[in-house]
Amino acid sequence: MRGNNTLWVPGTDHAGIATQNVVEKQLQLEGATRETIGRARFVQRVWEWKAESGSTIIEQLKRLGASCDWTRLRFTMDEGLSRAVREVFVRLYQEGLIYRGKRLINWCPRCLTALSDIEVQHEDVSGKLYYIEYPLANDQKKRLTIATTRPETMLGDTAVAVHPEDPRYNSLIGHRVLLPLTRREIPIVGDSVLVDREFGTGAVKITPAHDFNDFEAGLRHHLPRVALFDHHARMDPAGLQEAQVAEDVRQHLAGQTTDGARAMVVEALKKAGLLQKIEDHPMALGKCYRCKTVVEPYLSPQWFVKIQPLAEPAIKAVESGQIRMIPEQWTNNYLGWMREIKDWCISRQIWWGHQIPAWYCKHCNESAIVISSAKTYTISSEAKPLVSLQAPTHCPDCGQHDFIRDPDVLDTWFSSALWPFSTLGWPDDTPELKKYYPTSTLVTGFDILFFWVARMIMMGLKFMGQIPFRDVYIHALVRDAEGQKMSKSKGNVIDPLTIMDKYGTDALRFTLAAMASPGRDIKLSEERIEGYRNFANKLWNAARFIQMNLQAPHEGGVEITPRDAAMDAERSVVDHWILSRLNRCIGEVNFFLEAYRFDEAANRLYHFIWHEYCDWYLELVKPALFDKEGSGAAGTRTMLVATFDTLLRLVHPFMPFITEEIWQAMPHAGESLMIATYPAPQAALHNERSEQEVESIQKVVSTVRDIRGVQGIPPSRKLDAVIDIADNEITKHLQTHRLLIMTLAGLTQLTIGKELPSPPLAATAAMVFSEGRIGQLFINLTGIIDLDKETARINKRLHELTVQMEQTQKKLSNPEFVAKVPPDVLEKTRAKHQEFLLERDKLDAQRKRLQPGAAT
RNA sequence: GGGCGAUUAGCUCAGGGGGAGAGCGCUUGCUUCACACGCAAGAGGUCGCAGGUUCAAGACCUGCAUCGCCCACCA
Repeated sequence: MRGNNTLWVPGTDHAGIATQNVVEKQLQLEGATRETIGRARFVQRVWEWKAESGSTIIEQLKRLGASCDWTRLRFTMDEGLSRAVREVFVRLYQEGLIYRGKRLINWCPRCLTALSDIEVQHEDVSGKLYYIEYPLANDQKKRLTIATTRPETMLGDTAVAVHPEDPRYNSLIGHRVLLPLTRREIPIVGDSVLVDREFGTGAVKITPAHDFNDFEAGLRHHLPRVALFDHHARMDPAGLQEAQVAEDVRQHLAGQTTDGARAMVVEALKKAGLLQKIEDHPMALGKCYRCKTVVEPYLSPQWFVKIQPLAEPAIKAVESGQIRMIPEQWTNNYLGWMREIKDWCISRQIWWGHQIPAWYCKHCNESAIVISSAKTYTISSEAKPLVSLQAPTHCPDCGQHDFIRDPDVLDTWFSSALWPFSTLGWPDDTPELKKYYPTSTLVTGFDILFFWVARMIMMGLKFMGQIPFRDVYIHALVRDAEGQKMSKSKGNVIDPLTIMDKYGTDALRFTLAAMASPGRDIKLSEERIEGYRNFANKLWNAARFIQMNLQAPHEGGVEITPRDAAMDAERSVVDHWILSRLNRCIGEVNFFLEAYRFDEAANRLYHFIWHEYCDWYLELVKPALFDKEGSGAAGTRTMLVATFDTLLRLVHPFMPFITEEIWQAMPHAGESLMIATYPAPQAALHNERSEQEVESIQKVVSTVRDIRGVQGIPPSRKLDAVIDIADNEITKHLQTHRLLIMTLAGLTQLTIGKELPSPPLAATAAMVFSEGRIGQLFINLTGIIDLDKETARINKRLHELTVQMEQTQKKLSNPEFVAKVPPDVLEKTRAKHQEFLLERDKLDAQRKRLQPGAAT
């Protein structure tokens, strides 16, 4: 599990994500700032983690070719991945696709870092909407009322916007208003993008330094940006001065938090008679995912990737079908997001990650570098960076040697984006790169479709010149049994380790596969897992049964080959039947796996193994197996081992542990099931005739069991039966397998023939064999029969038949149906109707015989 | 506000034009020699509502209701 609820498939992770997640998770950096986290604590947590998981972060990183310098609280991966990251950064910078600029970003004033979209969690709150009156500059009695949820930012307004087609206001465009509490006049502009005429008063303040939309609007109208808050989100005296805030207000505001400032501004506006009203206004507030502090849009120098030139080829790759999203519905999400993509802020002010390969000459940038303490410094947007793979030796401008490195690190998704090729040795032209790029399938969760998948596509196309993968399989999200999103704060996370302890890893894995219907989330319920635990047990017991019936520990072959004449003669009907059925199952499972329908594949396997292989095959095989004198035992044992071996291979991807365990204990060829060939269907194994033949056996056995069940006859009570059927072929089948049927159905006597028994025996049933052939079964229940129960059973079936016949009759008597329906459907409907008729007649006749006095 | 999905048996869910399905749960009967984490039989559903297309709709179309998710935003 990763994040809140995404199932993380092992093997798709990479160093960048592992680093961030492991470190963040283990350190529980709840609100900790760079300054407060000590090395001791860090190292301690690393070792705690080792105790839990058996390997350390260091070991993991070393495996990935990294080296760590713990003393600096910042690790760099000098080989491998880090080299690729620097290479990409430098190339993009040289092409002008990476730039450093002062722009508005989401900022956590507690962690003191830029946050990506995924790191901002929105929370519904009950906010207020404040209506503030701005006096017109040329006539202060006239006022323009705006509505805002953040009155404290009004001091940084640099314009007011109205809709250019709004007759209420558009004559005011070009006029100016006095910004209350300040000595500034600001213009009224017309902006159809920003302004929603229906909202509030239809007039809106523009604060480019504290709101994303306003920032954009500010660019459109060339407005100045007045920043009021510092990086702690406190009122900055310099900002207040720049905003020309009235002296008395300014003194109180300096150093205030946003909340404190809000109260003061509202109070001051009230006093000035400029606060019209306050309304309740539910809204969503962005919070830092780590420390839950309210996120502040903050104007600061950051690094950005100019994304448009990278996005266009990535859009085409998906539009043209070069890259396929599965399920397809995600394609639109991807395209929609990509078409409206915004420049990507890649700098972070945290202390782990890949440090940005940029340096500043201290001499040339003296005024731009602000040293605030021994360890922290900020570099303003005016500074001129030197971007290169290695630290520069001298400044190209002044020739001096004193540099300071950009303290920022890269967004973890920056290195993640390079994963498809950086892990294979890029920028070197390695054999691995040649062999594994592009790869076939990426398995991932939709919540990182944009953060990761889209960026891998962009970077792959940019630096490798071709797509990184062909298929993107987007798996389901796991929810709890109530359908709630799993979340650490809610405490409803189902810990996979607990589940695995209780039910087994295979059971959990199989459950997830079986429930992974495309486009739907998974509500994980323990009952379902328990069901598949039972399935694992079933598999185990089937193996036990086979093993204990082998004569030598390694008896039996494992290869199923298409029949040749010699083999054909040796194989029994049951052999041919199970091979045919198994082959069918293999075909279906393969088909569904190729279509990414893991749920269907898992369900087919479950049903086949439990309800055909175990319920029927293992039972059908017993008479031959236990008949030590008979000739069929050895062949049957061979078939058991061969078919079960194939089944284990089929199930192995769904239940790797138990299948490997069983496989090793059975006669087998090869080292491990993991590397054994996966079964493929073989057309020659298909055997329609034997499938029909065994179906006849099953039909008779089921019918006897049916009567037993309804009459409540225990299995220990043996019965006599007579089958009446006017079909030579089926009669022949049944004759051949007479003993088998008797065993399975618990009969002492079975007569097969066309002759009705005389006197008629009490319990009967009609049996419909394949292709509409019908027979009748009589069971001697003298002294056992409950006439009422038997009549009720027949009546129930008669009722079902009547309902079904009404339906077919209605269709067949509809001229339009007969005229328009496809011939095969018409034929099928007619045949079905005939079947119903026959069965009804047989049952009807029998019901009459059951009437008191009818039987002799 | 835009988009997506869901609504089918008591529960969890498959099924996407031609006789309503699975697992779990429930009822009944089984100390059947692989398995009671089992075997056999069974009960249980006008497939959210209303229209439409069709010879035929649980399935396709339109609208509505309820629930959920994603994106944007709520000045």
